Amino acid sequence: MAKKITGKEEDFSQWYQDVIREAKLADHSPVRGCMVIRPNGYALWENMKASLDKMFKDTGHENAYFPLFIPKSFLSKEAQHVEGFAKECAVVTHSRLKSVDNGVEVDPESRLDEELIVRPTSETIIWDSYRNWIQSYRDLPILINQWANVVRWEMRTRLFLRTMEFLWQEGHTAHATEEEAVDETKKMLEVYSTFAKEFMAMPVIKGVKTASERFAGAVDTYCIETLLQDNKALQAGTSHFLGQNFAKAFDVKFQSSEGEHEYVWATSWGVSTRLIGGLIMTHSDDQGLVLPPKLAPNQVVIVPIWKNDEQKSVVLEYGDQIIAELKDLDIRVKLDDRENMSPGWKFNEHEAAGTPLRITIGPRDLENNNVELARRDTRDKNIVNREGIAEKAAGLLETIQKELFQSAQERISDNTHSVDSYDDFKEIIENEGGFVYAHWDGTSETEEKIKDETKATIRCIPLEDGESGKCMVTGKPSKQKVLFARAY
RNA sequence: CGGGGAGUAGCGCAGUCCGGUAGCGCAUUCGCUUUGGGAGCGAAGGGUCGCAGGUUCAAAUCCUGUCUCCCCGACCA
Repeated sequence: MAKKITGKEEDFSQWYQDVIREAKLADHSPVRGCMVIRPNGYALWENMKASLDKMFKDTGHENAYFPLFIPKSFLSKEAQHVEGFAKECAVVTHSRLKSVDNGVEVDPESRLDEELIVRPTSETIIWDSYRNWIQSYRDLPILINQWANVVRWEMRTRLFLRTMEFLWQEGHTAHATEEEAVDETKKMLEVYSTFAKEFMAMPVIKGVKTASERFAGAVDTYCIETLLQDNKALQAGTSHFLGQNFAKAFDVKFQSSEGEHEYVWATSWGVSTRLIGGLIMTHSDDQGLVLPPKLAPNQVVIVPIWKNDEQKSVVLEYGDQIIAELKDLDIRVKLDDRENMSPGWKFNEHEAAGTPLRITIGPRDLENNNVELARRDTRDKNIVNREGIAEKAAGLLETIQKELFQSAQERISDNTHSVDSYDDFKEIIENEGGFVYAHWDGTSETEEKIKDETKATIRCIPLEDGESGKCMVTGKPSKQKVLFARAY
């Protein structure tokens, strides 16, 4: 496996792919830019889904499902929206194939009257439905989430971080008032931030995007940004306040309690399998994947060791007892009793897969009523008494979850800078990378100039208030420092 | 879409310059010995050399076209 510590970008990229391959998370697919998500990767996604889904339900949302195909005319109803997505759409033009000498070809006679777009996001098809669902203020709010796949024809892809097809959830809500929609936007940003920190152990910075980075069709785009181990930033989730843009484009009005006809206010918000890429790049090391216990498909793996059949049966029985105790505390545990595979092999394999905790049991441990406990994150190993093993494991899992966040937080703090001069800014971006706070005059021109000259973009305008000052480039007044970084 | 690299067994690769029987390591199957950090020995199976043309007595190798992947750019809710 490639080492990440060399710091060269090629090596980092190689390391990232090696982690994914050895943890058996995903493979490249035969289709350009797409990926095959393997069971290990999908189990991780399912855990993330389950946790997020609960948070959505707890905040009053329901799941629904809308079509994969969007009529071309729908996409063009909102001007900014179509402009933003037009360059990256998969388009369905025909409905069938026909046999020819060397296989099949597209039947030219099956050309569709109106092309269908494979959804890059579902605002348009959903707002077309909402028009029919909403008449009165009594129909509002509509708080819906959809788990789905979307397709964006990206020029350059990277497993999990940017793929042509990806899995995600997209929330689409409709409200009677602007205030309520803005509150919803901020509430869901908070949900994402909480999920990132508490479940993924991934520190994030909340902020709002500048006009140039805003979602196509949004009034405001809020986001969470994190910093990965190669010191590049990653947009981990977004929550958009859409104003009345989509309501006007799709003519969605409601009658208020005063009897007035008004356009509906909207939000949309989403996170995707990109989060898995962020998770990998936040915690993993040269041994492979490191998973936070709250999301790990297996939180504990038990590796039994035996020399003969007699030992095997007692060791496995010992293992079964421990499993029962762990399961009583709702710990996700697996006994790896595969034959003809050495314990050493299993140790390495489970480390590459990121299982947070390993319990090793062999004849030696049975004799002394012990087990060996090994942490994935620190790779510490300890012999502990078997009594109360489930409580010890549960305690360690909590510790691991907490310490993963702390060490990620420390790494990000160490790589976050604050500068006042453009020279310092360029120096840090070029040589160190990481997050850089700096004053900016609020204009797209300056933002563009900085991007051209340094490849750094404004990741967000942080929600926390900062002190005013002068733009590092133009010297014009700035309300607060904004967050810059080179990003994925 | 531009520049660079690559595509040969399930995975990782050598062979290509200089055309001449399709190779190596890991994995797989069988046998025996093993099992506390990626086990050892012996045997066996597995390939339209990305695809399509061309040159040649003969092509993984040379030529042309094409597809895909990786890296660097450009692009990127």
